[in-house]
Amino acid sequence: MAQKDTAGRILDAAEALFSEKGFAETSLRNITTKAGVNLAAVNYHFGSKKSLIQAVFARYLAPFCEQFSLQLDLIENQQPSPEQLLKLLVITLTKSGLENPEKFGVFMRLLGLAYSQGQGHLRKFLTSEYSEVFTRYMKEINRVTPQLTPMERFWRIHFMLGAAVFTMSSVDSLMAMADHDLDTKTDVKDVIAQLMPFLASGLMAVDQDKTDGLKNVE
Amino acid sequence: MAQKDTAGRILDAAEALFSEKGFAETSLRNITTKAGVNLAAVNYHFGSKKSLIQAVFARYLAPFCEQFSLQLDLIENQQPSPEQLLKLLVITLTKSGLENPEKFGVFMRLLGLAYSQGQGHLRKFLTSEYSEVFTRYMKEINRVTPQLTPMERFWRIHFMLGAAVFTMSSVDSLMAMADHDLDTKTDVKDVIAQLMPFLASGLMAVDQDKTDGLKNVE
DNA sequence: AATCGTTTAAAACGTATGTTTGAATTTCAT
DNA sequence: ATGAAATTCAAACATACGTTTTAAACGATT
Repeated sequence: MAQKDTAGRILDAAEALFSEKGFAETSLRNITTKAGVNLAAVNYHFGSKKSLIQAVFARYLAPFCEQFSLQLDLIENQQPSPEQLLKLLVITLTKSGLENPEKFGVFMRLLGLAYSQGQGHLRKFLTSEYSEVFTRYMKEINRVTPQLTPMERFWRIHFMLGAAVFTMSSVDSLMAMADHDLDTKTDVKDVIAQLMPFLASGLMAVDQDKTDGLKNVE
Repeated sequence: MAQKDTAGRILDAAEALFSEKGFAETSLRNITTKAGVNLAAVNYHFGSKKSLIQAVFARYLAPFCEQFSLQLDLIENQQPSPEQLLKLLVITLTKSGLENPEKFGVFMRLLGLAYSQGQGHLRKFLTSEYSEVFTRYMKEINRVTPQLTPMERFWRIHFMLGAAVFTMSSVDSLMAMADHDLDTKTDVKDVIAQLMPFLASGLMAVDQDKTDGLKNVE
């Protein structure tokens, strides 16, 4: 167990270092040293650094998408609430190799990096490989928010994504901050429990400016 | 006007390239070429690449903090609503060299990068230089959300920050996406108009699980 | 046991980076 | 106009990077 094959050890080391320092800041020498393998092994097993980055994502996303697709099948003929729809995502995440809270933080940090320092190749890779499941989930979101305009829905989805990714990217340091300032013992589950009502409320928010017109009618 | 001094031209080029490609991915040769100055000029005027990064932030943050501090003075003895408190932030941003929507996006992208690929030096620089104003704003948030526990408040602040920074970091590409998919003509002001009710609603959300206990009493 | 494809190893390659140097040039008060 | 200070410039420096190469070690098949 402690002695995985070379490729696996490289992936482990790479994902840890990437999530700590970013892609460009992590050298192949960093990775191979941490993995205890030869420098050339990366290029031998993965071809290039870019492909290694994609492989790190694929190892997370492949099982996740599989699980998520299954979960989406289950609710297709049901009437879930927004909260349930969010919970579905979280549950799937924890059911596809991310049950470990530490791994969860790592994955979210990688996701944040993919957005912020998203070199073209990563974005193309992600959208081309995993857009189908995302589209299906969006359909479900549409169903539970019929009162929203398409524009409102579009932006609120991305606000939610931002709140989740951004927070979970640095969930470790934020938890440490919270525990220090508030004298608590926070856990990733607690953060998610805080996040869900925030997201649900934001998604369902009633825009005051939009409904102001009614005042004149009354 | 087109002929600023060398240091200014470097800052202009650096901030544009940083926000496009990130810090590590932008070389001094990229910057000096774009600025039309000699390579050594960066080290002459700023000392190092790290110091240049900090200088790019300082040029935005110095006027912002000044304005923001003034605005905070004005409401100190008032009873603003959460929406007004958010609006205060936005107004200050647009009153301190960020009235240009393009610049606004650049600044938010830099802020996002500072978090995601936040090399230690940047984080230390930002928190040490500009923590005072942030603390004052937090005090105001406390005042308008007395019903929240400190833990709820802490996390919701960061959720809001995440939604704002993450979305505004890639506001250009998101707007393009929205305009393409929904056949609209979105503008940064529109996005902010969408963002504010989302954030306000999330901040004030009532946690269902928390109030469930009351059901048993009734 | 010999052979073949697969994997690891050490070293070197070419390139790009941040930084420094020292001379040339400009700036500007005297 | 002059001389000192500030700035610009081309060139080189040392270092780190991703990648390639070549040979050695390994493992399964015959």
